[in-house]
Amino acid sequence: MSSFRTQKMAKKKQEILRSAAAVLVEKGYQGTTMEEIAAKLLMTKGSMYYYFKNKDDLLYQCHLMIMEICLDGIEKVIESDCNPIEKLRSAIKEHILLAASEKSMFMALTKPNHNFSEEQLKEVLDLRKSYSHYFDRIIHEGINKQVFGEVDVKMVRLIILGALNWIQEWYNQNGPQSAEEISEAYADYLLKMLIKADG
Amino acid sequence: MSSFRTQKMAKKKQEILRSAAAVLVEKGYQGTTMEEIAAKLLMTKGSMYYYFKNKDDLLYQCHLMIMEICLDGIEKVIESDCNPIEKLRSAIKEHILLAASEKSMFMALTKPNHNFSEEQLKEVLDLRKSYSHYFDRIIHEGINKQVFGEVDVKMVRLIILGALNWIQEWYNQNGPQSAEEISEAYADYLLKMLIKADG
DNA sequence: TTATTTTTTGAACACAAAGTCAAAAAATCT
DNA sequence: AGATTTTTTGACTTTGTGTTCAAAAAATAA
Repeated sequence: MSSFRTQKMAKKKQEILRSAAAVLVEKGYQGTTMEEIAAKLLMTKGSMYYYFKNKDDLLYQCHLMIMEICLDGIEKVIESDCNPIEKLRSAIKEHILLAASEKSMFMALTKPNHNFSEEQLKEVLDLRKSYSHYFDRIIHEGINKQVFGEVDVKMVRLIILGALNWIQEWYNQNGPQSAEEISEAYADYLLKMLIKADG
Repeated sequence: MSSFRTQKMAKKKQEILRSAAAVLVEKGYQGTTMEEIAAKLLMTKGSMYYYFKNKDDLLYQCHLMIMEICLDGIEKVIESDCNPIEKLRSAIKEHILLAASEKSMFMALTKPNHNFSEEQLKEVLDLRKSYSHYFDRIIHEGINKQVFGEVDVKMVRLIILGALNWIQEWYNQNGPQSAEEISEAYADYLLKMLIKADG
């Protein structure tokens, strides 16, 4: 068992990532200092380097963590045996709810950082691509089953994910609408772009 | 006449702003150095401070410039005497085309910077609010004239602007689709959310 | 308890980038 | 041309922050 020690370390890493992501989202990569991240966890800057090689590494791991959570969510949706309408509705709601509850660490880490190595960048971009593909799959399924019109899948997906991702720019926990309400409305309206308009 | 001198200075300021915005969009506020901005214009860092008080001021002026361009665009649309469908279509297309051609300086300056003073922040936010309101006006008009369904104006506007603003995240001059094509498609699909579905 | 390993600390270093400024250069005016 | 004003320069200062590291503290094992 490689474990008690290792597990404890992993847990601490997670803790750091969560907290770091919150600050990173808020202030951006360059605007966030290692000291700030450390302070929030009542640590000192120095000890961050015990867990992460450097600041870039920290950001990279944040991306991985976030994408993992997103992918888990949509995979569950894909595997369900709802019809495409319900699937897309669920995917949209899931995405919004995640973005709200974990606003801390959501995609707001928009453009992957320039300092990433080739492989790191590729990894993050690949994860995002996977996520997009799941949406495409749902849309395709809907077209094949003739519940959606013959839309341009890529365009529609870009519109949907764009609308969803932009929520982080304005969503506020204490705002007038709950994430639940927002997600309902978004799903309703966005689906209108797709659903075949016949009687 | 306050003029020849002043005018020349103003022109230079514009030149700097345009160039600066390009770099700022590319690398983000914290990621861009004054030296970099200066170098691109074959100037030196020092002389930047002859035109702008400091880096924050530069960013602030960029925001003002961008919003002015956007507002000019949509005001023209509003004043035209097209029907709401055409107006909304135009507004969407205008926004996308602007974002593409002036990708350099578009909204990508997402969240106004933290270092802004109260007044500066308020100013930028107010300009954005004006821009949003114009969209709301078009949507309202469409509802009143019964060409649009009875949608939640704010939600729909958030969806539309979100989808539009997100384009900067992936749009590429050399990509497969031209800005023109993208804007047509976006307008078509987004309008489907609104147009009354009856025969 | 003592020895060993893991984790934290805080000071020190390095370096990049914002901002300053006096003097030089360029432009404009008389 | 010479005088005056505007603009540019580049070296300098200052500050902030990523990173390192040896030593201290804490945790674990014997």
